Amino acid sequence: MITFQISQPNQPAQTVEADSLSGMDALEQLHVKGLDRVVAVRVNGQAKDLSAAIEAKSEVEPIYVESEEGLEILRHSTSHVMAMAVKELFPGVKVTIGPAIENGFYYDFDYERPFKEDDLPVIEEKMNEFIQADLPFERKEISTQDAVSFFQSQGEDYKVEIIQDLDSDRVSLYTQGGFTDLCRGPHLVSTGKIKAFKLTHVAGAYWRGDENKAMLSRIYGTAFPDKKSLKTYLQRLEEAKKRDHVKLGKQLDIFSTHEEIGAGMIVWHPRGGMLRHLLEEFEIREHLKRGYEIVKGPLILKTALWETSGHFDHYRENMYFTEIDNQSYGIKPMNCLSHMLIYKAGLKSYRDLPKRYFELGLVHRHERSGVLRGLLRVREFTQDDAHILCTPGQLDDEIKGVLDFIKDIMAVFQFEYSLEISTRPEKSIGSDEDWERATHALKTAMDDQHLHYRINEGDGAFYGPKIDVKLKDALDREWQCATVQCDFTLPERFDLYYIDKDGQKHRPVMIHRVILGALERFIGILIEHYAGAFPVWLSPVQAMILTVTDRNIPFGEKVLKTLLDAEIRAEGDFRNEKLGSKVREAQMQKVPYMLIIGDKEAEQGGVTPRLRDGRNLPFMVTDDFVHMVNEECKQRR
RNA sequence: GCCAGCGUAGCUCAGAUGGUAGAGCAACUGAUUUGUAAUCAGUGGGUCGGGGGUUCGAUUCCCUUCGCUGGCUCCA
Repeated sequence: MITFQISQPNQPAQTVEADSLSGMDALEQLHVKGLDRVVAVRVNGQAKDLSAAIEAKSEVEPIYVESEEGLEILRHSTSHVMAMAVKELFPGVKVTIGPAIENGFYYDFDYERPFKEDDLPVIEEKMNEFIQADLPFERKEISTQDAVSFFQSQGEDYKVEIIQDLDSDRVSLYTQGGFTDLCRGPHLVSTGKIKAFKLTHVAGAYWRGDENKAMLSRIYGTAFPDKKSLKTYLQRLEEAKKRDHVKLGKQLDIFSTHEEIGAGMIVWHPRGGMLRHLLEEFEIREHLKRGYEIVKGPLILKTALWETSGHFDHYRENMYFTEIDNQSYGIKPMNCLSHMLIYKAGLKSYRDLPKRYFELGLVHRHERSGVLRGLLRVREFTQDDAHILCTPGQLDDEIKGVLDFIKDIMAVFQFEYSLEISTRPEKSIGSDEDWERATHALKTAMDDQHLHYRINEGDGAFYGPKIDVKLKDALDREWQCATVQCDFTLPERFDLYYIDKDGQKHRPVMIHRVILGALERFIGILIEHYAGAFPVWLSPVQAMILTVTDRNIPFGEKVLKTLLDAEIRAEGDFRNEKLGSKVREAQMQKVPYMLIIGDKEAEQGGVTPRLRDGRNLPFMVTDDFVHMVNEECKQRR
């Protein structure tokens, strides 16, 4: 008999006499509520199986299935059940890894053929059998050696490889029914605890993400505490798909792509052209306010210059080249080169710095065909790019200035964003000290502003580390938009200098940065963010004038002229159609204001605006409407 | 690039175990003069993504090519 001292966090301990106590026993003894929703237990800070024996002095805490951690356990267990089903249905399949991920789980398999969507229902059915059988998940710890020979005997080469890469003497195995998997756990008590799951899609995935290694077949799925929340999730996914910018881009006549033109190249229709124009105009103003100067460089530059910069050695596979008069030229994938030459064009004094060169620069990058998608990843795009050349002493302030700039702009669009620092990649140039200095400068700037950020090892640009700002699309996938990159190398390679107070030449530091990033990508995210219903200041068409009958056309035209003269983006729908039909079309085009013009409005010399949400504003004279829209634009609403 | 799925009228989608295709909306024409998410009627419209092969015959089967979508280290 052992005397157990068990407690919940911040609660008095309770004494229990028993031979042994599992996590579940402890929770029961402590009268924890909702035990049927508990999937695991945190014992002295560590997540454990409910069946795990606890120590004599333990602080226990239930992990509920609906918590983030609980869902992870549920989904991870479901992935094991899926692996079990797949092994049973497809003899000879080898299992690899199957973690829980955000919103679900996956499991990667190596099989003689890739899995297809058609296989999913069959696998689901088999999984249901195992769930119905309510098989317990049993944990066993064995030596690494034994685990290796066990998985070798099973022909599970990938598991063997995983174990051999672990530097630990013992590993844990989980068995449910006849299926044993290497796993850290914890897991559900039994398969019967899985109440709602769905296999969603299949995909290819390289073993360990390395394209030189085997192509595996991945099955994605998700699981929820109950059928209702699974359904809600799937419905939300469907809703999100309606916001897809490719779909809305077509519906709202914003852009198109063409097989005849080529992959990753965007054609902007009038509405999209206006959207770009509005963003560009906005950006130019914001940059001028902050002391940037507008510059412009050519699209193609001699290959020799790309050799100087290091792009030819480190970025060549992403570049397009052409030949003119027997000379090789590279189409620019970045805008920095001409900015370097602009700097060099005149002698610079420390009094001139910082120089902030801004360019809405068109670049071309050869992205691999498989990664292209809508506006979010393309081969030709315009960056709101700038290069800041400053003294080393000005670096911190300049980085802070850029971070503030980003904050201000994101606030205009009401975007939430996450930050990442990417460090030195394998293929890179520059000295260790410079990389260290640059990384330190970026981190310090973020720390000073108390910004949270993740670290993305080895994902920096070849010339320097960077801060990446990521925005989410409708399906919660993250895309890099703004970025701030520190660069000590290019100023060196181009032999940039300024004359300091001491009369000597000194090397400036360079910051590469974009705020929106690529206009294409940003607009893609914007469309999804607003579900196509842009705020008034960004709407390609701000007001649609709808006449009730042909009698009202002359006045409608007068209103249209007034609005156009006042620089409001207005269009008239004077067709011989019923009002309801015109309203419907304007509504589907998500025009912020529909101006209804019937006999009443014509007589009184004004308009009755209808909003996108279906509400009507009271009748107002045209000038008041103009004033209202101008105010909204000024406030960027 | 690799794996899977997809590509039929301007758009959204049907369809045939191989016998050259349909609907709704849009467009056009006419009627209607209309008050807040679709007025009615009629007409035209497609080398079924491109190329090649099998076949008496292919949009349907096979190969190839182009394009689109999802995914390709959230690590037992």
